[in-house]
Amino acid sequence: MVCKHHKKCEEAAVNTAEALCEKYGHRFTESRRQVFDALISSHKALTAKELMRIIKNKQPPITYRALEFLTEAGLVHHISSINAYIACTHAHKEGHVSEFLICKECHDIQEIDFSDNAIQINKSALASNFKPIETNIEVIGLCGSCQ
Amino acid sequence: MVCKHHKKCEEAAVNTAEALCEKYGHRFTESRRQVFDALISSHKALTAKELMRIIKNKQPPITYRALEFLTEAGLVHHISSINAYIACTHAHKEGHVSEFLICKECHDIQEIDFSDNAIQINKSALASNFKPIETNIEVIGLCGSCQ
DNA sequence: TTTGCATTTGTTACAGATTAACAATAATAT
DNA sequence: ATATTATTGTTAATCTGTAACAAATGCAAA
Repeated sequence: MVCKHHKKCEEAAVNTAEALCEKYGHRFTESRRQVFDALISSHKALTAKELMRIIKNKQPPITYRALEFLTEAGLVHHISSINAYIACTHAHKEGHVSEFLICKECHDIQEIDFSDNAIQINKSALASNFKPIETNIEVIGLCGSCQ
Repeated sequence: MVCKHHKKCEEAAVNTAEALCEKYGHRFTESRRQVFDALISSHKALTAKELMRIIKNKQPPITYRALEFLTEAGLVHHISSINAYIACTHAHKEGHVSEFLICKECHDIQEIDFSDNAIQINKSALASNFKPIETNIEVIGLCGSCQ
């Protein structure tokens, strides 16, 4: 879990990311690091546009490539309901399922580990002879402060 | 439940849609019907672009307006992971939660009623002091035929 | 019936989001 | 060194969605 406002946690996340990349023979390059840093330190979901403004970049393809890379590596999640990206705040484990609580008002996002409950979802899927690869649970609503 | 390849089921769905519209003082107009028909009879999720090609329309605003209308009426779901639209194959009831199984290969989509199991999701949300309004469950994977 | 109001459509043009394509560069292994 | 793969830089295209406003339609009250 990345703690808010704690530089050390951000560094730890970056280290994890680096290790993960190396393991699969990929590089945690400058542009990828920039995007990841921006997401980690913002503590919220950012659109591609916001990201480009933060990292002062420039041409869309670079940002989208980095996002694709980070997403596939499981370091970043794409919140499709609001078309934004957020750094994964859980150690990435196989078959990990997250539930995202997206506040309609302030756009703050909480990520909850739903892995233990995901059985229900997969069971429904398997009953339909469907093999799940990635599961997205996105709940739109109101956070504590905005109710 | 709309049965595949059965004209009667399609008609029934249209009737339901008409009734629902009338109930709220809205009109099931030609362009709305065209979009709904296209979705109902395709038996899969279509992007706005595909829809426009099918209904030979023309100007985007008309299609997007119809989609917005149908979505708000609960007759159509927006599958945000793949940015496509699909006719709802369950009678729309209050607090209804659907689980979508989206095949990575053929883009075929199954809609499963998840309402009874949604409690877990809401419980997690409420434990975080979050008030859920709308829940999207989208599972990407491989359907029976594509495995 | 006709006047007024709300809803829906038609149309043009624009803005925003994402990707294709390809050349150039950098890292790695043989 | 050289072949190979991964990554970047760059331009431009395509895809997606909306703003704005005029015209038409349906409906209800006077």
